[in-house]
Amino acid sequence: MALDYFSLLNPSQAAAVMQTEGPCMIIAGAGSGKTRVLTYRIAHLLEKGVDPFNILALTFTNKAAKEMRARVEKVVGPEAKNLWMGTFHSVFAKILRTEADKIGYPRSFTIYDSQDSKTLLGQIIKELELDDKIYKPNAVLGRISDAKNKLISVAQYLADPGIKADDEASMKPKMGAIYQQYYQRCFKAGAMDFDDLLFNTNVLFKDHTDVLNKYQHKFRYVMVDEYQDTNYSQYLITRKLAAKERNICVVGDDAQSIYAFRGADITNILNFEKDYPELEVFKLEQNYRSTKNIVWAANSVIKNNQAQLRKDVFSENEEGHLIEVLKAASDNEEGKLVANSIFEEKMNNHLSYDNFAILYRTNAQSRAMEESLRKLNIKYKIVGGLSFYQRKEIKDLVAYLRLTVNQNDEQALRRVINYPKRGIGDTTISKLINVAEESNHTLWEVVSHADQFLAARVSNPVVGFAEKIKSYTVVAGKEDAFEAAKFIAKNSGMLEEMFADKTIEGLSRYENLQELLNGIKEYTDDPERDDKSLGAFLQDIALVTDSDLKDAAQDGEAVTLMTIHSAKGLEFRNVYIVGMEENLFPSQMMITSRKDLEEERRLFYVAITRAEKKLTLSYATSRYQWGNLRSAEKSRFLDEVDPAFLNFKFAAGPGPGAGESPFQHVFERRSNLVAAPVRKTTPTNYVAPADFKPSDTSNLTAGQRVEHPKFGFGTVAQLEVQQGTTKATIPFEEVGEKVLLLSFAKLRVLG
DNA sequence: ATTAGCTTTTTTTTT
DNA sequence: AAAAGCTAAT
Repeated sequence: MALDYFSLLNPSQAAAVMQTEGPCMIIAGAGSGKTRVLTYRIAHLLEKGVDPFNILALTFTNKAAKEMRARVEKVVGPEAKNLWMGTFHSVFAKILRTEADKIGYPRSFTIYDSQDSKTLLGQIIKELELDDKIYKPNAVLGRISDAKNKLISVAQYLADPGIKADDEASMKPKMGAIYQQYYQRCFKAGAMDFDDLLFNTNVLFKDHTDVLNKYQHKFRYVMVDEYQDTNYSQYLITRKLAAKERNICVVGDDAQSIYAFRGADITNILNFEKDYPELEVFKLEQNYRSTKNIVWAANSVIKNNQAQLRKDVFSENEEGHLIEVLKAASDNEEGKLVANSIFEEKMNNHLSYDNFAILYRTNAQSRAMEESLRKLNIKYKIVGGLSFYQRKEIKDLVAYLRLTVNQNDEQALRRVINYPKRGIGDTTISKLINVAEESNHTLWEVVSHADQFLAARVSNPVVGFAEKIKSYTVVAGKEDAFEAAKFIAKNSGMLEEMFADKTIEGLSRYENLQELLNGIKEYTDDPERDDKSLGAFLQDIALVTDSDLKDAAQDGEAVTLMTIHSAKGLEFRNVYIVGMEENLFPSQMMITSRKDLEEERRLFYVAITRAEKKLTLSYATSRYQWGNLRSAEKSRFLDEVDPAFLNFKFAAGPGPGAGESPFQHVFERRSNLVAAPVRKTTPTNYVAPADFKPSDTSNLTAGQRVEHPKFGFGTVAQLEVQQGTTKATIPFEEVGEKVLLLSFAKLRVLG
């Protein structure tokens, strides 16, 4: 059955779908149905008889890839499984894994995450005896990352007089040396960082034309989504792959380019026209997602940018609501206003919480929102932030798994060599590192022969550790990822240690470990999966981000909280953009150059266009930053929205006017629509006097009257000495009986 | 070798 | 406010 694309798509969409041969570029405005176009374009190719193995589709997130695969599958059936679809990083990691030996890496190479990279850089900076105040790992990694994304090798970096001058000007003359050392150390450890995956793909294609030929032939059709967010390294990979067949189709929107900080280069779109003069360009300008008001507002914002391709995004949808603007006195009140608004909207319009998203510039802003949502018993899920795989206990077990697969993985080795504790101290580890450095061996080689360098007393636990890892490697060679991981978790003593910890955090750590094991089980249970080895699993999770995960683990309807960056490509009926304040959005670090500010504005544009029916913007006039209250000014971006589309809805209560008590927000106004907040902790109306000073309580006796800064007044009922600490039982007049540790509690003795 | 308690620093954004 | 790094005590 042939699909009738012209009834499924509008004329420009259909034209882009029919154009399967030769280079093509689709400039797709926000909400213009570009996923739809890509989906049907692939369907069309398959219908024409193209083998799915010959189609490569590169997307920005794993989630986008998954979603597109699912949509193609709906149209064409199980054939879709065989499409090459994924992020640049995941697709080329897979290819590198097959071709690794050609560029001198082991097939089981490790992928370092940014934390590994930073730790390694910190170690190198220390070893080179450089000042870590000047050479901050974060900044250094950024510089190296920039170089790699521009395909500047270590040799080129060291030879370039311009770069040298730059580094000297920024007081970092040793940058080149660090880059060199970093690259060598990664290579020796059999590890690639995120940028290496792309850099080394370029090296592979440059030095091995036979390999390039193979993939040029394999990927007869190449498609790239979110093309505006590709960097030079990615651009060159796609250009090389498509050089033979020239069937390359890129989709992008310059107005949504928000990853310049990661090396994304808007000139890739301009280069594209130069590389392929026979290029066909399609513009998708009708927005199907949002109301007129939202589209108009978005347009009024983006027109403040100088650098952009001409495009007229329009909507034929209803005009819809005006964009609401909320003003709050503090970040906490902002949270309350937003939570109340969500509750009301849900009730008035019979919506599900799934229809709502709260978007912010920085992850740190989620806290105030979370608290308010919890108080109203509104379920929510956070995308991003501290991801599952960044938790300590997960990283620990993963480090064992990594070490099992690749013993040269230095970062993994250093992480678990003394965890759980086995009596290998810092001194011993330093010695091992020194020996490795001086003898030009890898750390693992030294560790596994520690008895040759160290006294038996110290070397025994080290050698024992090495033997353990070796036995894991044997197990991993025989069993699948799940069986191996289960064995390692038990045998390493991690599981036991977690289980023994009965604190709340300990319990959740144990659960997290179980969850990781369950995840591995799911992985190996997948009947479609051909490679169930531990190595394959590790490769997979190294590139999985939290936003990719959360969707699968969806339980029940919930409000979504995330950064604007993670919201890219998503849509929600009701969207709240919070923290519309100067120095926050736009971020303080982005207001010094026009280029940065324009990227920030595009970010705002992305945020606005996530909304389908209703958009709310909010800001606070004061906010906690690094533990103390700072006053804040409303964002310039608010003034850039045409006021014709705005509805200022300031709180009815007293604003943050002059002379107002700073505690104003403590006495909350209660909306009559909203049930009283559910409190988990003891309500404490008591406010300590400003001159409250804790007394020395070492001579405290029962019967004495005391004052506590939170709980107020009470009389000591009982004192109990336990292992050197003293517990006091005090029935407070306002909040009832509390048991306090004297060493911890701040008490003032009154009599 | 290990831990507890102290001080310092940290915040963009993500593969 | 929280994590990470450092010093001192066990």
